[in-house]
Amino acid sequence: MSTKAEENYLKTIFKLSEKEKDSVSTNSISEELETKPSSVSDMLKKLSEKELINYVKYQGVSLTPLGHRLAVHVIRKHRLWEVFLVSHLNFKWDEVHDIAEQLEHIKSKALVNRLDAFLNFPGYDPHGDPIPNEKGFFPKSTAVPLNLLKVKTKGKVVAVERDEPSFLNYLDKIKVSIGTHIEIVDVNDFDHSIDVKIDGILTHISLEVAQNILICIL
Amino acid sequence: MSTKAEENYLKTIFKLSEKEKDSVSTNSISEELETKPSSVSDMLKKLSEKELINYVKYQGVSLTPLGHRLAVHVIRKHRLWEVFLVSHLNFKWDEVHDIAEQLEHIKSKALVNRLDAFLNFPGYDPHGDPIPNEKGFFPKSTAVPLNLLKVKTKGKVVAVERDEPSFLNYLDKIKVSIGTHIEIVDVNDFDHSIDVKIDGILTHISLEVAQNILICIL
DNA sequence: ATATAAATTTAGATGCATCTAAATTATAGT
DNA sequence: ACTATAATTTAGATGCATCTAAATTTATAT
Repeated sequence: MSTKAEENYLKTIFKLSEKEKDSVSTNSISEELETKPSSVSDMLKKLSEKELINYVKYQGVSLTPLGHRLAVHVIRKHRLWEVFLVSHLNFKWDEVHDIAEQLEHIKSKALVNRLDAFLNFPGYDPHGDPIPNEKGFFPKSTAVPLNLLKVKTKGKVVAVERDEPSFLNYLDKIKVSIGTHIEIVDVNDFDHSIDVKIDGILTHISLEVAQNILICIL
Repeated sequence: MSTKAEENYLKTIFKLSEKEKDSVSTNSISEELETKPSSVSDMLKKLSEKELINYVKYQGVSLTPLGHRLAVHVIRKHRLWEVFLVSHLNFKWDEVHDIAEQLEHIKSKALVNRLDAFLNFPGYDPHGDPIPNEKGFFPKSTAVPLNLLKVKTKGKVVAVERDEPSFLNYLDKIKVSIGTHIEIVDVNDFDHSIDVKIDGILTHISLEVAQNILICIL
């Protein structure tokens, strides 16, 4: 059984693996977790003994298949809870991270999967990050920014790429949320603004806004 | 800020305070938490320093107003999460206890209160236990243990006092759940077992079971 | 009232996750 | 290739929550 600290390390190593090609350094982990490098060394030794990471002293680390599975599962939980908080408890983007950091460590396979079903198997969290399914597979990102779509295209909002309350409040105002159906009605060549139908209502939005709304084409 | 262990101790002291009149003993806490009495002593010293309990060596403990508030708040979270698990994620009433034991330690005032609102401010959890409101007040109920009722009395199950799956599964088997109508048909003076009509069906139950079913007389 | 048993506390240890300070290894510049 | 610097690890300490074993206090029974 994994502890909270172990899970946070694995999650961090997973995240840094995307940027740091081959292996992740002790220092970058310590920065990300706001902890001392010496503490990281201690933990890496422990994770290595548990066969969750490949660790050669002074050479950095990478996740083993087992560690990868665990990291992805924690990320899955984090993102599912964020969806729940935003879509059912009316939290805003900037309020959910810290709470999800706690909820992601709750241990219950049944809970995660029922939550997933309750939320209708969402593909993305409120910040636009993809949510892996029970098997650990991420949805392949067929999502496209709204501004790239052609006239008459219909799609569904799957994520938004900005977190500022000002942006999210504006989306609320024009009735855009995760799952909202949108159809491109017209594109203005001059300023690249767009006329869209949002749940049937004609609305005019700027390029800046359109760029930050991710759409899954239907 | 309180730790998980501290919260569990406070919750336990709160629970035992209902049975043990004035003060709660070290041994009873250690039994309830399945930990050693010496560990309890350590923790009591700590809780006392934090002014969460009144503690005089060798004399047992009681909650201070501050400790009481904290205990009630943890209980509130536990029971609200149980409602969520049963009413929205389709868990059965015997499956939710362990998960709620984890969820009750999530720290976020906003989360609890929004969950409460989302659930429509429920007064009772799936086992019929009262849920305190944000101020810490419990809904008052006039429930009586089934074993104290006289022959021919009719009532409705409003709560059960145990949450082990073995007990709850047995209740499922004899078709007892919250809201079930029960009539006392006969009381056996020898072993204090009872013949009851449960939704019209004659059933025989032990004293032990009857003691843990709370009835509102009709 | 006093011995014995029961309950409780203290002393000292362990594992976890962290820290600081010191030692070691890798790297980069000349 | 050599040295200064940066990155990393080790050694030793702390706080938390627990344990076992031993000491102490309270309760009980004759």
